[in-house]
Amino acid sequence: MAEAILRPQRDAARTRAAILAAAQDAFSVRGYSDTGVRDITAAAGVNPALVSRYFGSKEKLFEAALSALLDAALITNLPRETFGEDVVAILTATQRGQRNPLPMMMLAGADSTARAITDRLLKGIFLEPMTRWYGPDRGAEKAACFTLLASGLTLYRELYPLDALNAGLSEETRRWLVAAFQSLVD
Amino acid sequence: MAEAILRPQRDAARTRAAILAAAQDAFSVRGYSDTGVRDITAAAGVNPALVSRYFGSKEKLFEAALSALLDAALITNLPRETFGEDVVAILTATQRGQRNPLPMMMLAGADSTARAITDRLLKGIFLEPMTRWYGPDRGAEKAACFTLLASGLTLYRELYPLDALNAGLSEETRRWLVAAFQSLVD
DNA sequence: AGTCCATGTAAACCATCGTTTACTTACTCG
DNA sequence: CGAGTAAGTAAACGATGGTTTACATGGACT
Repeated sequence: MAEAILRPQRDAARTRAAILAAAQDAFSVRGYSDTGVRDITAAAGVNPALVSRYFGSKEKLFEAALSALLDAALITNLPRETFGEDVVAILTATQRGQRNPLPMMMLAGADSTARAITDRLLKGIFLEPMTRWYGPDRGAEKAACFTLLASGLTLYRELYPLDALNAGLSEETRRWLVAAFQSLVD
Repeated sequence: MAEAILRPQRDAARTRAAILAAAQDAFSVRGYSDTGVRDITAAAGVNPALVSRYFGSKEKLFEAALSALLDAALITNLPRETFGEDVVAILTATQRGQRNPLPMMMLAGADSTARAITDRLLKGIFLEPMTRWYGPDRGAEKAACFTLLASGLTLYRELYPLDALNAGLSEETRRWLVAAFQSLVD
């Protein structure tokens, strides 16, 4: 059958990756507590029990899915002169529901266990690198403001989509965003 | 007993109000899907079945709790000259976990039904008044940017508390926030 | 070829949660 | 005082969901 060709016989690594990818998709769109293990495994075409086998639990799967995405989302070494432009370009380039770690973190806000995981990763990714840039005090402030802006923007692009921040993003609004980000590093 | 004095015998209105208040507290702190009906009614000191009786369902209770808080949170008629200062003062004055509608909306993001309710209320409260101020096009943009900022700030004061936005809010950071808000209405 | 372990599956388990039902209790009004 | 109704309660129902258990199967190595 075609299925046997698509996912050849038995391959633990491939199966694990399929579950992880399906989890990233689902968590990014529907959130942590709104997606069941059965949803993920159905999308991956595998058995629900394999989540326990390969990741231990749904929590651990979430942590693995989120941290894998965050590793590819670092933006701390952009040039200062065009920081605002670059960040806005990156954040407005992402399409809805495409394995985006930011909405994934926000969609996890309602579940206390997922929130704890997100909390830890958030501080490790955003806070720590910016602290290295600006020193402990001002770095924490810069990181907080940056995270505030980026999260807010993503929130209303992905979660409660406002047209004014998606298809209807005007040049005036875009410049306001750029200026807000740029004023952080000036 | 003292209990009988605190909540005298049988009073439908008082019981309903106690449930609503407990729901606002719980939803603001732990989110929609993470707080059970039994949690709310236990905090209110009543029977879980009364949620169905007085509000119909958990969803309806959430909607009632959220809209009651939003009614008291309108900030659309602040003077333009001090808009930034006023908004920042309001947003940084709220204490954590004190029946704040903004974190309540964000914590509802993970649940699809609560998100639908929040989505509707959000657009009614923020979008519609700002549209009246600035006209349909620029009003939508202003509202989106305002909501983005306010939500982001609240997010990292309430949900993933960053010290730099709470106790450690420096004058420099505060001025950055004021400028960001003020530049919206200039 | 035959054995053995990793891989995958089916089904049940168990806890949680929103909600409903049947029942009890207190207050009110005639 | 006594019936009737509103208020409140206890317990169970039905569904969902994460996880576990027992079992089947494919592939590698001797």
